[in-house]
Amino acid sequence: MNKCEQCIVRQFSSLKALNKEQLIKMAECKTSFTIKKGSPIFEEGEVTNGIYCVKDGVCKLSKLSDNGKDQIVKLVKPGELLGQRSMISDEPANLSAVALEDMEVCFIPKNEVLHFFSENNQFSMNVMRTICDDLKDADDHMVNMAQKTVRQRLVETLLYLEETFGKNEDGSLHIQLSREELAGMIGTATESCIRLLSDLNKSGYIALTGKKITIVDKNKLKRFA
Amino acid sequence: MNKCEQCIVRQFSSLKALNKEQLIKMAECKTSFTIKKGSPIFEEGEVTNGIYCVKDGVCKLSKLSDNGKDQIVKLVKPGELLGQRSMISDEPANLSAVALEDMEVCFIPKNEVLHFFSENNQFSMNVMRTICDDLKDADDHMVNMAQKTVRQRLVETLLYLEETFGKNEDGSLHIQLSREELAGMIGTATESCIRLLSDLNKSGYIALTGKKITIVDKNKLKRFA
DNA sequence: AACAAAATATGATAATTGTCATACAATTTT
DNA sequence: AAAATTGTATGACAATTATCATATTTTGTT
Repeated sequence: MNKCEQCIVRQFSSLKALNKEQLIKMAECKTSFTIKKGSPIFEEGEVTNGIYCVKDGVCKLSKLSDNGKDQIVKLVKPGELLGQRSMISDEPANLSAVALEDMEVCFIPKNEVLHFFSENNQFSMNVMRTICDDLKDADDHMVNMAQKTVRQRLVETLLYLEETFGKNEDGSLHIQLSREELAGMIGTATESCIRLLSDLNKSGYIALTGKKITIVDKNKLKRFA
Repeated sequence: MNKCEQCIVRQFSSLKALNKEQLIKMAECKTSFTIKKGSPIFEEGEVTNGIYCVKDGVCKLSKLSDNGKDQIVKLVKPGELLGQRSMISDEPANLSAVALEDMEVCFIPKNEVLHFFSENNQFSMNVMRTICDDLKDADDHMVNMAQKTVRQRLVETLLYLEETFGKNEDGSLHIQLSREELAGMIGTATESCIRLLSDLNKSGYIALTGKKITIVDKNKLKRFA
């Protein structure tokens, strides 16, 4: 069993407020998982009974809409926690979490986390702030969904993906999303997404090589949106 | 100066966790306001330095989008608190709050609230849970914006308005929103909103008398959406 | 009461977006 | 390696939604 104390990822999450003693305690009760690309960590409606700390790999948080389409609400990076909201509200998960890459995550039981809450005020404030950030993002996201065109949302999503997950050596977006998933992020039909990518490609804003997407001119693309 | 201890509204908000001593302290430092229908409580980008407790009247929380349209993110009822997120994140307001009716609100300075946080764990857990609820609502709302048609969103909004704010004696929706505001809730152009209301009227799902909107058959309307 | 201003309503039209069909390419399975 | 499956791409078309123009009604003001 690895020690949480030495886990680099801890530095980037709310967990950085935990003291040595608490970290040792956490290391004792945590469970480590490996999750294959495409597999769920938990599903909408599931009772999770704890939180997950993402050590490696990216996952999507999504919700199935009545029309049968999966809307991606958020992408979660290493260092972030999963399932905080459900734990605090004491509710089943509102969103499904599915790995976009092979992942390493640690599960920390609810009891333990709530105990840390009560004895470490800084930790609860950190978690609170994270959730507040999520709320702001969700509100902004909502306004974009309601007020912007699919084209604008696609362009902004591409810029976000490059900004957040970086580029490969060849300049293409590092994160690998299927067209269906990209459509699920921007909230449109897969065909519409493909068509608009095609347009952006023909107009020279982006380059498509196989499944790889490369942003040719970031600033031009930004102005275009 | 009114005593917070006797304020009925307190029972419905996170503030119910405060003890007698804290309520007395709060009563000493709070400021009461009357806000006329249409006036702002605070605006997007403003530094608020505290939270507002809504004693009477309903307000809208909205955000101006790049296209010049105001998207309504949430309606806030008596008993709810305003500006919690900004206070915790220590950021300017992300949304504007504008009164939809004449309102009575109390302002409680940030210092005071943060002090209550540190000495009353139940209170901070209450606030945390409220924000978690907001986050869930925002996520769900976002999925609806991305995946549902304007018609579906309109119908669901009408049902929500009746459910949440009730009906007048004549059966019409109690809360008064202009067509522009209703359009701002569902995320569409005012004309589209008016047109769809017209359709629902002609089809007998709702009745329009002046500005008043009456849901004729709730269940039929629900099935229709 | 008369006027001005704002809100609501409707028509005409264009733009956007979704759906269905089908083709093609890539990947996986046998 | 061939077949089957899945993902990507494109065409044709329909449905939805936005925009602009213009009435009509309501509200507020003098």
